[in-house]
Amino acid sequence: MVQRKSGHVTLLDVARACGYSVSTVSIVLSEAPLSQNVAEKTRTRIREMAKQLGYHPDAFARSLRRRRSQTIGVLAYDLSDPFCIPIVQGIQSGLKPVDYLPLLMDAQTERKLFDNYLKMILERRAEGVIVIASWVFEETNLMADIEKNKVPIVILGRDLTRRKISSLCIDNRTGGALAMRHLHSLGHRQIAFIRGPEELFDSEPRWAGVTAAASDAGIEIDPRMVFELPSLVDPKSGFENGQKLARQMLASGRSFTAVLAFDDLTALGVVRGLNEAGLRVPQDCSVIGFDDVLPANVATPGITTIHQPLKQMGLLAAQWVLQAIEAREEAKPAPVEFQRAAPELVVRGSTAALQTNQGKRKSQRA
Amino acid sequence: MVQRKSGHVTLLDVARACGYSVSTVSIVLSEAPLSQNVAEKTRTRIREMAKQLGYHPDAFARSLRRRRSQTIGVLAYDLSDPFCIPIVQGIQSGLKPVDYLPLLMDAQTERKLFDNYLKMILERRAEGVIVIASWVFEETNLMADIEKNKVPIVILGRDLTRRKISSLCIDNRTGGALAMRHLHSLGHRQIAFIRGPEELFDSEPRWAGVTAAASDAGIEIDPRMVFELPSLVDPKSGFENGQKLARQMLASGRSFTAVLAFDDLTALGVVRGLNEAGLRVPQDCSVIGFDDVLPANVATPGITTIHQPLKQMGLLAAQWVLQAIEAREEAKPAPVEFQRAAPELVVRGSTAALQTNQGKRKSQRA
DNA sequence: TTGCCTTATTCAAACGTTTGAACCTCTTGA
DNA sequence: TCAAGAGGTTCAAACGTTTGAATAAGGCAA
Repeated sequence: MVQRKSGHVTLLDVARACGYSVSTVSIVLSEAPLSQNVAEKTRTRIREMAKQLGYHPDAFARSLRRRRSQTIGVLAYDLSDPFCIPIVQGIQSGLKPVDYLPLLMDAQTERKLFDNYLKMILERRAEGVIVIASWVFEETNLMADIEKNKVPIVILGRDLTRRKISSLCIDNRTGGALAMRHLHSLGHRQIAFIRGPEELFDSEPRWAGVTAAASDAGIEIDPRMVFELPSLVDPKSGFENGQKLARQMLASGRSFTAVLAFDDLTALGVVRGLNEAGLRVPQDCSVIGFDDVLPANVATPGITTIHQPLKQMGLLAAQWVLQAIEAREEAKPAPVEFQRAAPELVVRGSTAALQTNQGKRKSQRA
Repeated sequence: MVQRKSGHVTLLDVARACGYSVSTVSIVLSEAPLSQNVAEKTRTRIREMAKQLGYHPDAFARSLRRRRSQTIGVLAYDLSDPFCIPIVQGIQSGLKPVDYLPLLMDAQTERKLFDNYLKMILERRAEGVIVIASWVFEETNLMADIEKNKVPIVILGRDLTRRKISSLCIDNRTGGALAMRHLHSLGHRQIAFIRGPEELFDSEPRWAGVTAAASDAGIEIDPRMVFELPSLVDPKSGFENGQKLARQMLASGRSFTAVLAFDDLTALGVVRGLNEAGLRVPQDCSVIGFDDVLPANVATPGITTIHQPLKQMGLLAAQWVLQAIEAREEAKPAPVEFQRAAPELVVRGSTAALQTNQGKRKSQRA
């Protein structure tokens, strides 16, 4: 075999090897319309030679010439958060049928990395961008560049419609209310709460849902039983903070029969914290989470939680972005989409009906 | 602003906008050595105009010309397995300092997707490939193409040195032995085992470690207490199978005081299965896992497990691949690397010393 | 004046594709 | 015999960069 300067086999190599021109080979291998006119014999000859040499078309050259990258940038705030994974899967499933490649990037909750990757997405000429935002997502001038270059974008986990950006997030209000109503229906009246961190988009509406449902049910929330997560840095810190806050709850000496946590990892932390103090979930205290991520499902008892249809949300985001690309193709204006996905209560083992002696026992221990 | 046919701003646009040639603009913006010769005034002028127009160099054109993609393909067998995430993070941290972009792909345990992505990695001219293999990884002719095109490759999770491919995996034998010895040191003698599925590379050496340590300790393994996972399709099935097998163990009527599970998710499934039958972990039965993934850490009790240094392994894989690229650059042969990473016992709450009445109580219940 | 060195900029070719247009060589119908 | 058409293949330009070589304008020594 000829020693190539670049390690890769090119069209020219194949052409020389079987005595045709580059054009013919290209036409055959890319299955262009013109390839009907190419003699059957030639076609098979070229194909065989290509396979034998291990030829693979150069995506760079092809994209450059075709002016299409067949790529969607997918920027996740933190892949180590189990929350992101089903979304990514959903996106993948939306992209596969149309043969778009997701360019998956993990910002690891670092603002600088986030910017960096956004730049790369632009440089790699992604035809669209999906951002899994949740936290760590402020306006950057990169975002302006994305718009300047007319790259369709969809934000997952935040409402940015006021910026005219298609967005998709969970209906936090309803979700919060669902969680609250579930505890209420089990008979719980003395409930401790852990709110999300202030800078997180989800925190406020979710809390609003909780308080609304509480007042509907005639429960008054003791502000001394409302705790707030400090700003999170990574998924595991949610667990640790839940654990710490559970200790604080117990140390406060006030009695409670249930804990409504901001998300699943916090809930898992609470369970741990309660257990360390000898309290069992759900017998001594019920705990409810939010998100329905894998660890909540495989822990024992399973964490009762508010399910987010993450896969479907990812799929929808992918469809929106594809649809926006198509619109741009036809020089039509792409609509700004928005949807609040419907949350669902998933009852598992971490919540149970209030026992008559439960409140007392708790205050004794504390 | 001019209406561009392609949505993207090019060097030519910038050049026209500030009255210089494409070359000058390129030299300035790419900070080529020649840019020292360019007048200070010109440079700032060009830079400002570029920023104002939102110019970003076209990675395709650049890579085509430079004959470098600055890209490493990272092919994971299944991103939804929490096992993969730390590895990916490690890879990322190894690639960031040298400004290589990881092209992250998720095969979702589908053989066809795997092949497809491998092809794409080739087409995108990744300068190297890292495969997170574990299961679902058979020789494909794509692999041959990768070698034909001289793309350096590193396999994580399998030993492929006989194929002359750099590989990196955990020392399963030692890990299995560690787990066994831990249970033994706690006084457990009646142990149930769950082996990994046959087609998984890790299964056999891990089991070998277990049996070796058992015979060293003078424990005889009751073959009727040895169960085997069916072939897994996704991480959650590990949990479900663990749960099922725990039921089988109990149904068998034989007594056991501890379960050594193949991995963490299986262990979590066992815990659930035992709990359903009214058995508490660790008081009535100890359970140990393997891998140390997130769910094992945040469950309560935390799962005692064998930690794999996944981050470091990812980092090392990245370094190997970079080093192989460098070697190829200098036309030197790249060495075939191999390493078995050292596992570590992490003791958490799911294992405890044998209680005197424990074995009896178990058999009473069953 | 010539020759040479700096400084500042541009030319033009190349990277590997794709594709509209052009080119051959037959065959066919008039 | 010629024109027209069909079948099979190739030309050459273009995509947006980078970069070695060339150019131009000035300064300066001989």
